[in-house]
Amino acid sequence: MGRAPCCDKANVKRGPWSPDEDAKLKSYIQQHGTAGNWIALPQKIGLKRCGKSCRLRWLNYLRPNIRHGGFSEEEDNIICSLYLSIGSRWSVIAAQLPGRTDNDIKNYWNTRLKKKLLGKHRKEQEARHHKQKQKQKQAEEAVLMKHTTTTASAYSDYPLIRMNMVVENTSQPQELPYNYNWPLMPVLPPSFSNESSHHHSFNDQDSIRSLLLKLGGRFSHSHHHHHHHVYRPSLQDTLNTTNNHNIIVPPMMGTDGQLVIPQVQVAVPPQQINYDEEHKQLNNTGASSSSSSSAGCIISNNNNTSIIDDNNQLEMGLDGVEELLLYGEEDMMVNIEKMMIGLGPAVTSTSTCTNWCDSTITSTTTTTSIYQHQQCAFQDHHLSYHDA
DNA sequence: AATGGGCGCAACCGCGTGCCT
DNA sequence: AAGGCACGCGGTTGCGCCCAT
Repeated sequence: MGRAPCCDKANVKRGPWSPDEDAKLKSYIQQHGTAGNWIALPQKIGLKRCGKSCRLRWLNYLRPNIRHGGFSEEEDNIICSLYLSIGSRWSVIAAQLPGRTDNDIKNYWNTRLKKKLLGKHRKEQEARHHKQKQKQKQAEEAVLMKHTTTTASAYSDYPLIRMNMVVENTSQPQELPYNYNWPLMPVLPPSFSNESSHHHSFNDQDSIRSLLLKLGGRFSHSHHHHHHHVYRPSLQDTLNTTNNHNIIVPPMMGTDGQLVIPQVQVAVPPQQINYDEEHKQLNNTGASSSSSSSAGCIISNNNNTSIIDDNNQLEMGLDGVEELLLYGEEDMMVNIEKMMIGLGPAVTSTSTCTNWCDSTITSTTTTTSIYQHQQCAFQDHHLSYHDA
């Protein structure tokens, strides 16, 4: 059975508020307050509105000192930082921006800031791609030279997988000679999270968060307020997991009323966190402490990203891999053609992937997905950012 | 000038939570 | 302790404006 409606929907007005309704509501609340009962309020005033609607109208538009639009760069940075830190908890974020409402911030984020961020990063990405292409070209030339005298077995010190490929735009599997020199790909370690199976798609929010992580949670690099940040997965991430290893670093209010994120560089003894306690902390601080889930953490600065596991045993650079993290699947096209240079016919294939973890052995039709898609669920790990 | 698609934003919906009885 | 109710919140919807064609 569903929940009983909060009001008689047939007899309440919906849609945009008229100036008259605004005036009535504003006048009444300024004189009498809400008396802690929004549901009864519209009847007292003679408004044919749902109490929730009145509340929303007051909170978002009629109450004093509300500002709309004209978000400053600093506000952008705060929103970005907090979004990365605590996720889409707009009310908490709004609490740090005087005069802003959660609804406004949410709309601003969804319609502008997110796009602004992606557009900005895409430009940087293109420049980086250009650079990388040049590097790659040089490397390919070197490999080509080497390949004439070296067989695949010479690379046996590395974990390798063999790829099957098909000729692009053909409908029949391509039979290639048994002794064909298949290109070889290094295999990255398997996913660092035992929960990676829960994250089958690399969604937009993940991508945005990864991007923010890279940018240090800031939209603008001209932000000078915080020099050391610790970013945590969202509370939701935390609640979705049972294997919690904590970083508890609640942002605090500074003497000037600004949000201050404590300087903590590394964590973390494993310990459980109690949700109720966390929730209390959140309410007290106006932001969230949090814990991470699973097996490792990402240490990142502007130039480098590393993963460290719980025992600090594994440490690996992510240079070059970060791209896969920063974009949705559509941007993760790995053009195998590059690796086929010098290896016979014009064999190409493309695949989306976030982890070089497995290979399919059979060639099928047209372009084949060569690698099983398995993403590294980095968002489930400690996300620690050190602003160098 | 007409039109259609995209975008921004105000408002709604429904769920989780806490309080009260 | 349990159920009902209201509040608060995040996600979603839908309308109106703007701009390109």
